[in-house]
Amino acid sequence: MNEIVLPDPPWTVAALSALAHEHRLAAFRLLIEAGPAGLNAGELANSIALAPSSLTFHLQALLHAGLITQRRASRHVIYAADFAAMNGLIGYLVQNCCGRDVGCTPACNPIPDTRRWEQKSA
Amino acid sequence: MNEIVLPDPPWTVAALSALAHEHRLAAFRLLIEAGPAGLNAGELANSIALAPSSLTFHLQALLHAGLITQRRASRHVIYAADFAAMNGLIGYLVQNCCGRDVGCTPACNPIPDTRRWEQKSA
DNA sequence: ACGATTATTCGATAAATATCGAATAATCGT
DNA sequence: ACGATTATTCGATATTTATCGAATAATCGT
Repeated sequence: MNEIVLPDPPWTVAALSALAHEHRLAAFRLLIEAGPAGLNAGELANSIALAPSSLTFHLQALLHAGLITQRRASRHVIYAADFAAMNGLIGYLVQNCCGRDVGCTPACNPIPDTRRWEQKSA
Repeated sequence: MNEIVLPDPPWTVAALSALAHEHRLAAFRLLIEAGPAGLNAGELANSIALAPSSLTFHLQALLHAGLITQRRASRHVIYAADFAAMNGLIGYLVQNCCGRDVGCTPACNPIPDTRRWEQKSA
């Protein structure tokens, strides 16, 4: 079983900042919903009703925090949620910002009923 | 058993913003560590090495988000973490930003081995 | 009541964030 | 190779955030 490596505070601040905005939180939720397949920039801009250049700005923040990934597919650039990273953020919050009697540690996973969350080992 | 009422996105953004800063995250972690007894403004300003007026500024953000409470004790103003609120934030993240296969829902609690977290019913 | 202690409010200022349109880059179809 | 599609970068600008010292408020001891 893999050790769970908790992120450091600077990363945590970056990750929290990345989610701490109406449009970015909306984008991230859409990507979570979309699962590993992800969504392209156009679909996101359309769903959130934001100028393409503004959306790019926000996606950079999520990318920089490592909460989403980016890949190219022909003319499209596809973004997808990084479930392991979100796992790490929640793990940090639970262990550092939630008191000591927590009861359990949740694990994010895109696929129902399949337990295969990898944790990056340092 | 009380229903767990999830916070709405605007509150979530406020709460994430409140935590998304080096000094505020540090302050909040100190308050979590301190438990219900809390810490006064001076102790916090001292620990974080921040001008009193700057600290107040940050505590307002945490207060506004409902993540901490404020009470007066003689000359001191004592701040304490609101565990139920943090519970709500983590609950929101787990349920909305973490995929569907989560496995469990953590519950924040200041006192080890005592299960008495109240949830505000709407 | 008065000086000392503790904390907040108030200005002023510097820095970071968010927004958009126009220009540029990358890729596709044909 | 060329026009069309998709997305990012670049400027410009408005707003918000963060910081601190000085002034104000609240409370304590005596």
